[in-house]
Amino acid sequence: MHNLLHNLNPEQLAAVTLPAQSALILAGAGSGKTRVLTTRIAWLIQTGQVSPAGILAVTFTNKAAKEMMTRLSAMLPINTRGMWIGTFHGLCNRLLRTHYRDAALPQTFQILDSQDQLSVIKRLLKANNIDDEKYPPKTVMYFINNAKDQGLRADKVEAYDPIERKMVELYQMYDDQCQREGVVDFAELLLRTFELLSRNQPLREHYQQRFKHILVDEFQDTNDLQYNWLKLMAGHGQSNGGGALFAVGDDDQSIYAFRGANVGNMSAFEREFKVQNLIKLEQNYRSHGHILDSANMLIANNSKRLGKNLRTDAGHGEPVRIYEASSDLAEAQWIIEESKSLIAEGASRSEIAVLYRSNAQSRVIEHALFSAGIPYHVYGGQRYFQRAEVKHAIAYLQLMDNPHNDSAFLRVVNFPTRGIGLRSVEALQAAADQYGISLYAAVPYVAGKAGSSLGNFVKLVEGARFETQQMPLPELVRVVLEASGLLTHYQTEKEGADRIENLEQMVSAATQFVSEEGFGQGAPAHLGPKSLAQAGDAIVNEDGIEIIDADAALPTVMSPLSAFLSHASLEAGDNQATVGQEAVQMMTVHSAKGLEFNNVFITGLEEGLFPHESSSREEGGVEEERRLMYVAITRARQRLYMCFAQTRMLHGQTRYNLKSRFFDELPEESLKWLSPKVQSHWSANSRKSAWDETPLVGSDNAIAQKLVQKSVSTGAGWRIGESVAHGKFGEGVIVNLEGSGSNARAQINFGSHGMKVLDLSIAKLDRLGR
DNA sequence: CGTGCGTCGATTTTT
DNA sequence: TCGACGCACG
Repeated sequence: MHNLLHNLNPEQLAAVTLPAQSALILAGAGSGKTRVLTTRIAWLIQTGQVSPAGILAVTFTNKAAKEMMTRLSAMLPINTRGMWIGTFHGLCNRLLRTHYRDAALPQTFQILDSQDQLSVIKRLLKANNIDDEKYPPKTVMYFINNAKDQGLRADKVEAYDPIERKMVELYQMYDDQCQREGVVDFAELLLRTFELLSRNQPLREHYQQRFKHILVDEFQDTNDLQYNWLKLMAGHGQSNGGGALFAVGDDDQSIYAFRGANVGNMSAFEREFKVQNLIKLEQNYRSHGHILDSANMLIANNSKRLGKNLRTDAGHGEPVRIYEASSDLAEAQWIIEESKSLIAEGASRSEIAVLYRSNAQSRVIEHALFSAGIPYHVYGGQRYFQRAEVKHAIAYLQLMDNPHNDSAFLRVVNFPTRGIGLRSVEALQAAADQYGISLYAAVPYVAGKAGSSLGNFVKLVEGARFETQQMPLPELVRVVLEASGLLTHYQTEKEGADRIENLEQMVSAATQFVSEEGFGQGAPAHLGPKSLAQAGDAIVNEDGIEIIDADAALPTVMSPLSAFLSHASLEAGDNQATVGQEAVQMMTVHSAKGLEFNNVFITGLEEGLFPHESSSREEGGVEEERRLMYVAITRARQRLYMCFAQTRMLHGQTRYNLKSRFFDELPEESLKWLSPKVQSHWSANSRKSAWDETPLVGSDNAIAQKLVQKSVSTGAGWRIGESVAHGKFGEGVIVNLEGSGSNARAQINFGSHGMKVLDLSIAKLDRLGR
């Protein structure tokens, strides 16, 4: 046990060894948060305070859950089975599978990913002749998910206008449709579990008593439903008490409000649980001083913080280097030059990260890296299980497991083509609507030639199911790839080689899944009829209560095939296996959260881009952007670079941006402004002294001076891209010039004051710089 | 039934 | 600018 607590600092130690009460751990970036979480679990078990089965640890991503598992296995000699460590969605899936009957779901319910969900909605709109201009599928989807994330069913959503009323109606229709098909979307997994436990007292109490300790990672990212889910699990407000909720999070790293996360949950938790144990982890083990000072000073500009300041024992380190480029191309070129010298100094390419606010920015940088022959890896590409060919194969498997999944049916009914055209499908849809049944079930009601081709398709699926009944999962997958005609189809396609490779990878994915998830290598992928009949819900009623806990029941209620399909929906897999290569890492700031690198570039630091222009329209938007910047800065261990460009091509138009306001919020003494290679637009603020400290390199300086003087002496010669100052609107950049003489007008971007068109003969403008 | 062209839109993302 | 998607044609 001493080993366990050996290298913890006093705050970490205090957090790890807290009593079994609700606790809030404010864990700054790089403060050893995961270590605290895992060590606490290990400590609780090792000191005999709880058995592994009494632990419930919740994360947002599979990656985080896996990481916790791995670290725990290394710490504890005992088996980690019995502990429930997983994502909200994964844990809900487990509960719903076990208690499917109580949850009013079919045993083989399937999980829709966002793509599937959107297609269900599109289908729904079409089937009901709803104008998708007035009700765009994406908007409807957002409306539905938003309601579910707040824990609201259609009958509880308040509608204030006809559009909203229709949305609510669509929400209800959507839920009905999903119920008919036996499918649930991501939000539904949570809401359904929440409702199940709310309404079923014995079941609820069973799990409340079981989970003595509930630990949550990234608590600042919880939405309302997730928080209520946790409250329910922890038995909040119940006299017989439930588990102790140990919440770990960082309000300064809350960057997911746009998807429903509510930082307010942190203070709500503190208040509602009467949290006595609030511990701040402020010792940072990641970054050098200048980097940390920058992060601290920047984030201090936010109001409504719980309050936290990172400190380090490491020295100041290198200053933060800042570069102003003339264009997005020049910015990319500079990144390449700096990367090259880092690599020359011995830096590993995978320890260089290029971060950007939005994906569109990656193009130019990728291009430059490519031209320079530097290997790179872009995060956030398409995931394995999202690829079209893989989704097709999955759809066949889904139909074998639950033929009423209409999305799966439509995806492959005519793929590869087998003469089932639009008219056949329309006829089928009509029959299905008429009887209120699934497409699959409606096949017998379609007559004629269409009916017979459809009949053959059904036979194909039934045949595959029958044939594979006794097979282990990987073998089943192989048979389905063949029987579906997918392999043959891609063999004839000229660019099908990659796709075939992806399809064949599915067999190994199945093999790996079967061995990792303990479904037994030899077990048939389907359950025999007997085990299906026996498999059951927890038997729960008021008096003779017998609970079948999920641990015991799961293998009997879920076949390897069902489990594999859940896995495919819940874990979309990595994007491309280029991991082995030593490559520069490129990603959005959002996806960099949780990662760290020796060298980090934060790019495109311009008003409108970062902070993003749409953030100024949202309440608290700029503060969220600032937190995003905080996340970006705190990714760096040793060297941090920031850059921005005077001109940038965006959506086919050249934009002239002011440099980001965030530069004004950084400590000057930690920064090193690098010499501009071209005429500067003299950064529209009081950064002059910093320029002076870093004298311009001889010749560049002279050229820059001349250029500026020239533009001044031209008098009327205002220039697009030039920075100006206005008495009322402050600093801005000239974006466009029109007219001439006394009619001359300039369109000027004044950043937070917006875009203005000013008459140059009237407006009083000063050139900035000199 | 597959291809080709025109329109439209365009932060951020996990499950 | 560029890509995804929907519709018209061969």
